[in-house]
Amino acid sequence: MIEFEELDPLLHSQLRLSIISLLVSQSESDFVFIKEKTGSTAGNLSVQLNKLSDAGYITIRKTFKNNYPLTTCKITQKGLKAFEVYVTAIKGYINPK
Amino acid sequence: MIEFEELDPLLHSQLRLSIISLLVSQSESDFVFIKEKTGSTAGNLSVQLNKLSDAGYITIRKTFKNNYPLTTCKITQKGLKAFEVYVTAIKGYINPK
DNA sequence: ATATTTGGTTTATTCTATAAACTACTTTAT
DNA sequence: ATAAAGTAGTTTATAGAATAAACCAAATAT
Repeated sequence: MIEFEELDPLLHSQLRLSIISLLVSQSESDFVFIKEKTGSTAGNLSVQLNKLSDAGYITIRKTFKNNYPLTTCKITQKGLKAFEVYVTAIKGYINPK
Repeated sequence: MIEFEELDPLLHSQLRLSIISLLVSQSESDFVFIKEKTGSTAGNLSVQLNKLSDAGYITIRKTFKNNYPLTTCKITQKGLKAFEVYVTAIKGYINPK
């Protein structure tokens, strides 16, 4: 039998995992904040945020602040659950029996 | 400042991480055993084993057993170290502050 | 006015992962 | 002895993901 649980491909990506990890503790964060904390480029971040949004793992709200566009991201219940499942799964890889 | 450490791309792959995780506890394992435990296809396994070998994370020995080819894999010191570094890094993602 | 900066998105390219096809040989059945 | 099926892999072709580069729209600074 197979020893290793599937790792949700949506979360098993350095950038997307960073984003979700951030949103787990920060709950609501804006584009620029996430960009700085993750060290990603804006282009890549834009793409990956939309993937997480398409999957229903986060919600994206677009507003304006001081005349500038402001993109705010928030983790959903689904995203939180998926993160928990991922964490449980990867522990099976990094704590070998 | 950036919050997340780089995840070694060689180890941040479901199959390659499974392989290394296996070899950490099993030390020496043959192709078929790894194939079964990881649930991978032979083709994919062949490719990923060579990548790990090229990186010096494992050694691959080719012999014969009962007339059949036998491919045996073993983790190196370098591979072990890389795994430890990876484990430390990913913990920064899955245990959010 | 025009150059630069902010806050992004879209597009094009490179890199990865995977399956499918293939190689080489062995065993078993006829 | 030959054909069919099985073992143990490798190579190749393709689909998907990650990334950088180019672009857009508006705001601010010179």
